[in-house]
Amino acid sequence: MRTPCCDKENINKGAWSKQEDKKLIDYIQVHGEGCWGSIPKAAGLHRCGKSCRLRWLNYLRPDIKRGIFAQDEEDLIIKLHALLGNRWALIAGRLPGRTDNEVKNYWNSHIRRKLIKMGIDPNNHKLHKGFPSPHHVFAAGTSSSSCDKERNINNLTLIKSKSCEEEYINSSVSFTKKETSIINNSSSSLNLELTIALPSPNDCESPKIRDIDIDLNC
DNA sequence: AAACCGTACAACCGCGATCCA
DNA sequence: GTGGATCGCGGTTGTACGGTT
Repeated sequence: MRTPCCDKENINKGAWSKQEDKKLIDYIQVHGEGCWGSIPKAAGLHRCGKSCRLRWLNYLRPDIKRGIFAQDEEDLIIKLHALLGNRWALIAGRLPGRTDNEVKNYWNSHIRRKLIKMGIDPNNHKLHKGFPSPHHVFAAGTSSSSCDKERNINNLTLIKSKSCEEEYINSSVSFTKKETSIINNSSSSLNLELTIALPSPNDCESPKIRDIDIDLNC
């Protein structure tokens, strides 16, 4: 039996008031983040530490970027989700000013629905069988170099060195060793079948490549 | 005008990971 | 090495709000 994170008695729940927000902001501005367990008492809040942490990280932090997601942010979320799955914290880490909660909510309320409408399974990014799609689907893997395995798709280049120890690097997305390890552990062979949207009449130059076949086997 | 429905998003909950005495 | 405390994450829920019937 797990002990509760805080005393349920005398604890506020639900939406935060302006006064509560101010107390938390004032306290953190003076004392900094951390020790969430002791912050409520020290700041004079009738909240549990977890609630304070969440409120600060997802809403009150000064560097949070609020508002609608740009198209390039959405594209990046889709790409990273295809690679990392529901690892929202990792995905959010690639989007400056966005929180994991925000990314997760945006995925569930916008992107997920959008992919389903396009006939793409949002869980595995594969086109549904038999879906009457107006999209081209094609394999876009490039040839491997003699030393490294490499796939380059629309700014998303995955490189794996022989030793399997170097970082993945590309022009817009790079992965730390830890992230690389997560990718490797989640699947030794990712087959990410995405789609390319037909170019619109006024956008015939740069179709968005959406089909990826990534083989991470070393 | 009221009831209903769908969407967006803030917040909560449970659990695994990590820290530390 | 062990167990409790704390942290961080992802899934889920609750609710406000706008649109539709």
